[in-house]
Amino acid sequence: MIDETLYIPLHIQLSKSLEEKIKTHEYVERIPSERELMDMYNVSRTTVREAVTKLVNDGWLIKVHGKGTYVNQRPPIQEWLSSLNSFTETVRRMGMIPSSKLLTSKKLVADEQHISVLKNEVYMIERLRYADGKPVAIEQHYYPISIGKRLAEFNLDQETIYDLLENELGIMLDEAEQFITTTVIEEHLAKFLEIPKGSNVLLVERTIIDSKGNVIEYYIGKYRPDMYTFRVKTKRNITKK
Amino acid sequence: MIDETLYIPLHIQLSKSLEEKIKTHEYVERIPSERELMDMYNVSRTTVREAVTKLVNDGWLIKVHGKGTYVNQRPPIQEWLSSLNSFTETVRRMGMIPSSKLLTSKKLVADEQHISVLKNEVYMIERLRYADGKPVAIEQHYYPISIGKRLAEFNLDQETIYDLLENELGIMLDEAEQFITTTVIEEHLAKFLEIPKGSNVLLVERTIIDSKGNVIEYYIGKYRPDMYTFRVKTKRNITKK
DNA sequence: CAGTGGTCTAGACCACACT
DNA sequence: GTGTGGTCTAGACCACTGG
Repeated sequence: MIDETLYIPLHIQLSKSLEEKIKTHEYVERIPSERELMDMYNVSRTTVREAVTKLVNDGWLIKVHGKGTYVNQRPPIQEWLSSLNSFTETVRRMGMIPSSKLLTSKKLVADEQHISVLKNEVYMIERLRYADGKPVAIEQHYYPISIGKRLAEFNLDQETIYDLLENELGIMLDEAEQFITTTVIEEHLAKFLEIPKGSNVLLVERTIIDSKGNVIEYYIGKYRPDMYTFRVKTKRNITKK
Repeated sequence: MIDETLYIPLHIQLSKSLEEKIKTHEYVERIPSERELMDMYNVSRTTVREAVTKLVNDGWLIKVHGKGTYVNQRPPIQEWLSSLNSFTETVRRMGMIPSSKLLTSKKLVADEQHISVLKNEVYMIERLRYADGKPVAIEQHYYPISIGKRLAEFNLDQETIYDLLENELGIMLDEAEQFITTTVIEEHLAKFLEIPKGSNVLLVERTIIDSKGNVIEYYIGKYRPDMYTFRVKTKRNITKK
């Protein structure tokens, strides 16, 4: 059930296992108690609780003191957002022709706070993105050296990075967290986007982790607001509290 | 520092204490290490980690393996986009106190293109929103006359509109589509938000429908980007390829 | 190397829900 | 009372960062 020999943390393996059983309806109403899970997986209670807590935070489970841990009957949204489906797909869906220009591709030291969620050294790929030949966004991807070096071997003017990661490098993206806000564009980037200096852009910041819990990518995208907006479809959450 | 005699769990007390010190800028860049916190508060490492984990999940802190735990420099209010949340809920979740000032409440003719997803005549409610007494957003809600008239009978300085809709008017919100972009704030609104004229704000445009598919609300919100950010967590579906 | 967060164990007692 | 989740301890070892 759980493989000790893998270098994947037990609580992550357990968490994935439970999530799988929820999705396949093996667990429909309730999951086993924490002490039962300890025995089933031969792990400590702390490890069980860590795994369960993750699923509670993600909306899969609901804990009830004194009774048990229940499967949330209103499961969370689990689709990749279109913005993550790659710029390429999004632009194509709008009936426009996407293209790219590689600006930078180099190794550097992660000093900034957010970037340092990755290792000390990172590989940075910077691309200018077009729709129908008009500049729309500047994207910076930061990768662990090992991944970045391999990505750099491909023609990044042409390829979709997420396709490369999954299909060529065999890295399964698992979870991503994104922040959307706005900021003033840096002067040297303004001319690439063909907007006046001092203009505001939409800022997207993203961290992607793989199924082992490792950070795979840190990303910053700056989008021209006159060319790009984010669209989100949401449902009202009935979860009381 | 921590009162053992209270019925409040230690990890909650610790969590609140840290959150307080972040908000008052006692901790600006980094918080003490986990082992330091153990000594400072006379608790076990597990308890420290539980408290810290909560603050990481809530967006206050960022952990970096081998280096330390850092204060997140992003705007203090983070709205989860996975479900439809009200301003009130979002602000409360961040441990701040929400309040409102009603600016406008009147019937008008829907001439603009977007508003006319509603009927010809609409009811508009405009509110200035605060978190801990600081202005954060200006929200305009547009409703069909029948709904708007009834809403206007309540004290909109106090109430949560979505609560009123659901609990008092018996209208169940179901789905919403949101667009997020950025724009320059109008001059007459800048002073309400206490920002320089010409500043940029985050712009949210939203249409809500009920379970029958009727348009219930059209909404425009303008948010101060130094106070508010949008957060999205997306997950790969294991069952699908 | 020392210091940091990451993982994990074994065990204890408390608070709550149900019978 | 029994079983559940909630809280907490003390201690161990690993992995990473940085001097």
